[in-house]
Amino acid sequence: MGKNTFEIIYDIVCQIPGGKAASYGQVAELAGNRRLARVVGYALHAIPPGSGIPWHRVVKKDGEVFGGAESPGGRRQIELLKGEGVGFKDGHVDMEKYQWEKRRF
DNA sequence: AACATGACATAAG
DNA sequence: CCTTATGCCATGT
Repeated sequence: MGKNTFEIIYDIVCQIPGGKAASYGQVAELAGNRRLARVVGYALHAIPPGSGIPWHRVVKKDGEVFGGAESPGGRRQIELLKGEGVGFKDGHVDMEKYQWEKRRF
């Protein structure tokens, strides 16, 4: 079965381990095209509730959460991430320490 | 089919 | 710090 772009994106997002965060661009690059960052955002937006996809582990390159730290969605995302042990700095994910780095064995 | 929009990234000014 | 412009894909109108 040929996977469409969304399927590939979801597959990658599901590989992000708890306690880590990946950027949209990073997911896009793993999906095969770094310019898919915007599509990644759209894909996450299209995720149906209760799908089990860890959408909260995807943030902007500089660690900013969906809608900003002060938005309702952003606060919820921050709460989820903090619950997994992700560290924050000035309302942003501390990407220096918590950005996901996919390992190749 | 055409056009606009969107949970982004990058380059340029 | 800001705004524009371009690239990519799926959706809505």
